Amino acid sequence: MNDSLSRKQREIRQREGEILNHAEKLLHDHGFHGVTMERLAELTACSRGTIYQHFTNKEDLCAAVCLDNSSQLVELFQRAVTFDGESREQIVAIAIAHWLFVSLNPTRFRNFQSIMSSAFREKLPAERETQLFQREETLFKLVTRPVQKAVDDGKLVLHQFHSVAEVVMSLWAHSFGHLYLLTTHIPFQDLGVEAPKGVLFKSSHTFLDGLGWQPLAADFDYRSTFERLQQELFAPEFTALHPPQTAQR
Amino acid sequence: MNDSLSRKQREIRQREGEILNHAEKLLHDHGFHGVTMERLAELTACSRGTIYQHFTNKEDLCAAVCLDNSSQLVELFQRAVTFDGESREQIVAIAIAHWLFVSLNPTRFRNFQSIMSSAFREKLPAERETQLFQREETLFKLVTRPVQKAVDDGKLVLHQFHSVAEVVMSLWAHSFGHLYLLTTHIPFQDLGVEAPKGVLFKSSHTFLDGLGWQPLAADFDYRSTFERLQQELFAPEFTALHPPQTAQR
DNA sequence: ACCTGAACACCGTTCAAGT
DNA sequence: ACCTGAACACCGTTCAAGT
Repeated sequence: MNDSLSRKQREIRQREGEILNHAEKLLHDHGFHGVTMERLAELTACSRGTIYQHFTNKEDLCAAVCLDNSSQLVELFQRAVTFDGESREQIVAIAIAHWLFVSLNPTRFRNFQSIMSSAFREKLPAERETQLFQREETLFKLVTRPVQKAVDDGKLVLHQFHSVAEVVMSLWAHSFGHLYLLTTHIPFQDLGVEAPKGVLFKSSHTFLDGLGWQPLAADFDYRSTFERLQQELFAPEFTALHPPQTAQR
Repeated sequence: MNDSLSRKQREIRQREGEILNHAEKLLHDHGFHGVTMERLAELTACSRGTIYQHFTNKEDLCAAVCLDNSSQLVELFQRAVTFDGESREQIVAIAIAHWLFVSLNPTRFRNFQSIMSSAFREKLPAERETQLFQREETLFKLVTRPVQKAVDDGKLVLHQFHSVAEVVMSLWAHSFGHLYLLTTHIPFQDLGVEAPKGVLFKSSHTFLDGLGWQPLAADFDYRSTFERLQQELFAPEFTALHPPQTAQR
């Protein structure tokens, strides 16, 4: 009896997972507009009504998908802060983690912005809203760590900024702005920017130098930091991004 | 005969303006979802079919509205570059112009992002796409001016950056990132940022210091630059943002 | 207790019929 | 030559009927 009940519950859980998987695929391939209850019901082999037993509406469903997707970003950030080196190198690692995530998942990054619009968030149930906030908080706290470490170690002195949180917000805004513009279809090449992708890193170090975060770009070999990240910490992701030529002889 | 023809044409032009005005109001008050052909036809006192003689689809119409809205931003940027002072002060003026625009029109700013999504832009006719690009280019070129001036005057030396365009892209990304995060509903206060609005300016000067753009923040009274902008160049906008108390005695 | 899918409401777009 | 609005296609959401 109890067994049968929990079996039922397991079935329901599993179906929720299937709905999410199929919805993720639809959202990724065809965008929000392409996520149709009819298609989804067909793919999941259930009725449209059943989907509403798992999610209060289409927005809730898509937010759940985006939340799932963002766990990869959390994992990348977690890995970044384990980097064995200067606090400033760890911040660079986070910036590269962010950049890698967006480069590997440009569509997912854009979809995440859709659910951040107020039209979207207004329709979300309170519970999902809370989950989104917690995800933002998790990411924010992960970036906080190297900044706090730098302040504790005297590598970073807060002159104009009042708190560590303000610095984190600035770093976030800076990276996000670049990644947003890059995933936009604005033709920066036509505007005279030869290598738009490369600007983020130069820009990051410019900002970190402006903060006076030691060691400054001129006093340290951050190029080798990048290479270590590429070959060690984020090797799988870099490989996925630039698959090596096969069968070279 | 000719008169009657041109009268008809004038009527058509005027109707296009009315459609745009009503669409702007609907878009602003209720978002993309709230712009309904039925409501719009009713407000404009024409049929739904007629709207399609002016705009190829709903996306085209909304893009036209956003394009209209963005001309205020162009005007603010134009005013900013007339600021009589250091090139770095002009850049600060542009940043404040951008901030003013978003503060005065948060909803319009968000709507503009909707039309930047690829799902949206795919549906735009080539002609509108071109107009959008030209608008982006206009803004980009306006920011270029003070940067070029600084390079010519020796106030800014491009070390890591290869071109003026790269600097402009960085500045844009930086401001945009901050303004985006501010118009999001992320509760930065809860994350420990006491005054989220104030971070953009500190962050801007940090970046400009990192660039080595003379005069550095420590060597110049940029607070009085801000006050001059507030009381002179952008007085009307600042007043609109913070209406003075009426009838104080 | 859970699932189904017909039914409803709503909306973007088209086009035959009208002027 | 221009305008109209009925008609169509499509989709999110609900709920009475079924198991």
